[in-house]
Amino acid sequence: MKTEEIRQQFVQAWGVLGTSWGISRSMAQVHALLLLNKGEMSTEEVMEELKLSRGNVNMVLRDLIGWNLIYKQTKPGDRKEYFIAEHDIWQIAVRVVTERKKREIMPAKQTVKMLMNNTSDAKDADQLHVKHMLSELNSFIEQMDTLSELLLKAEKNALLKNVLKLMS
Amino acid sequence: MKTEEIRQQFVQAWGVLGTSWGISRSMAQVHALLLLNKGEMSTEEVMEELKLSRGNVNMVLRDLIGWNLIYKQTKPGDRKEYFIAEHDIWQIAVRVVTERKKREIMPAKQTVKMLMNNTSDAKDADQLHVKHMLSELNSFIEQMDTLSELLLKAEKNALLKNVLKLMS
DNA sequence: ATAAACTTTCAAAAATTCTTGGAAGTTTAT
DNA sequence: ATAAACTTCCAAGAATTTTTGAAAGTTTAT
Repeated sequence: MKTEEIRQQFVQAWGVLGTSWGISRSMAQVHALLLLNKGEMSTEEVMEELKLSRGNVNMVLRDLIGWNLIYKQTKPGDRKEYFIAEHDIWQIAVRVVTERKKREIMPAKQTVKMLMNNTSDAKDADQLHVKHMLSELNSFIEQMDTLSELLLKAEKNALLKNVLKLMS
Repeated sequence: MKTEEIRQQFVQAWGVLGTSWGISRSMAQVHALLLLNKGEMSTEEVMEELKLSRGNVNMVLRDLIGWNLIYKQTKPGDRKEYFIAEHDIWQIAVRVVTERKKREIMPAKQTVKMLMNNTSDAKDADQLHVKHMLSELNSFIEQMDTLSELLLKAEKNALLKNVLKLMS
């Protein structure tokens, strides 16, 4: 199989996976392309390789920078900006988790907490059930939050070791 | 705050969260509604409560059954079908993880494995880098797979206990 | 066999999300 | 100050996903 084919299939697969995780297809594709590229690429090169418009690539690159998944680079004597991916998969995971937590988990957590406060005076069976579900949900979110903190703080190898220990 | 308001806000919040996790808004809303309902509901009641069409609600209820998040129930002497949610948050999480793993992780895993096989004869620097990234990704997926197995097998309390122990 | 009660299907419409490309904005060099 | 080289913005268009609702399909009772 040629490198080019591999690259295409990988970009494609990453794109599919991305869309089911709330990441736009082109963001995932650009990310995949940069991941498989050891060095840096310019906006133009990305446009060319994936046949996307300048505006789109620009937007997507900014997003990826916002997620800390790629870095800007400059070359001396060249005014153009170049981009290079974070290649450490563990770091990638940490950043994705951090970002999603910030964007989705925290707001949900807040909403649940707020609703709980407004249910403290529950009386009838229905209200009690709602209260119960909110409290269950809240403690579940806390647990997941704790777990994600653990993941974020754990060293790459320490985590694996601990997981394996737990499974014994 | 009235129960009705709480319900609405919760349904709304759950809907938003759902869409960013690849679950359709109405699926998430119907799920939220059933979660807050201690008892069972008919298609009609769901339609009424959320102002959704019969077809949509029917489809969504079947999906939720497919995810094992709700159960069908029948009442003696009544031909209609009723639906009741799984109310144990831990079980809900287990089922969501199981389902997403089946639908998304496994195919990705397979693709990466396949691409790895086709890169075994890498020669130049580019090819070697692609090979390296695929292998890193593969081992990361394995680790996450292991972790998800752990989550799925762990008892509710045992998990929390272990997590806390790890964090000390 | 027929009707009534309920469920499922599916093609069209609506809503949402993503992409484009030209125009406006910046920065740097001269 | 001007031009050249890039980057960013954004409104319109394209693509995708979700929802609708009427029609077809099932099941049960009589």
